[in-house]
Amino acid sequence: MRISEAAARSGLKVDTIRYYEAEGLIPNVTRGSGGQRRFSPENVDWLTLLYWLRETGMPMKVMQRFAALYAAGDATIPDRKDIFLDHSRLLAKRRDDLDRCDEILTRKLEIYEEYLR
Amino acid sequence: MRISEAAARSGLKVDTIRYYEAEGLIPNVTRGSGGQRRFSPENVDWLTLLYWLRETGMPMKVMQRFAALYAAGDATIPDRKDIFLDHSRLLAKRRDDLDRCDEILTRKLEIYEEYLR
DNA sequence: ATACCGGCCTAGAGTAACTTCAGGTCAAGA
DNA sequence: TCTTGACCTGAAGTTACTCTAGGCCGGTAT
Repeated sequence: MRISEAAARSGLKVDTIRYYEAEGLIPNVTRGSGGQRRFSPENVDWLTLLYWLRETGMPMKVMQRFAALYAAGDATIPDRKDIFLDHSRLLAKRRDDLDRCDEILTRKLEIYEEYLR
Repeated sequence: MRISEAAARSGLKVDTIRYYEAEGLIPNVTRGSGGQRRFSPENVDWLTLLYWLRETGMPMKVMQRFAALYAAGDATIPDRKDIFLDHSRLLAKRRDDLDRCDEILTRKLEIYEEYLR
């Protein structure tokens, strides 16, 4: 499929996909006769993964490292596992942050409510 | 207190505080005789709020609007309440995102585990 | 009194991660 | 064949910091 469909399916924007490819974050992207990118379902799965990793705050350098490990073959699976475990810890931290911010907002909203009565 | 202490208490960096002040995000910052910033406990509470809002993804433009509303007095409390309610919805969305990413990571990790057996 | 020096100041350059733009090419339908 | 919407590249612009350079302030040890 072409880039616009890959964008629609993965959640990433067309421009972001091109940018990510230029930065080496997407392996195995082929080109059609006229130089246009062609995306396989596997490419789209990969993009979707990148979308969620980015959405939850993984820095690009880490994604870059992850893509390089993937390209280097199955021997790098333990390293990739470590990246995911680290990110999982980050997710937990972010959940705590959200809860803490929610508390603060709730308190402020109560004060506003009090004031508006 | 001085800026380094305000930074330590709020979670923001010294540079970020100076930047935020230049952008109009921090009301009522006074200066000592030599031009150095002086922060009251109220300033620190405000900085702490900004820290958590930023940490959970509030764009600077919204913080700017919030600061302007605050400076405009109590009549803007309903507007400020709306900003908080909007942000609260954003927090809920982010929690969903985290859960979804966690699922994806868990699935990938299972596949890796399978492979490493 | 003064010399020191870590913390504070500003203006401006640098960075990360996109996003938009300008100018040109491709390809599928009328 | 002609058109027109999607695609291409390289470069400039944006957001939200972050860091650097060069200079000033202020608490304290001599």
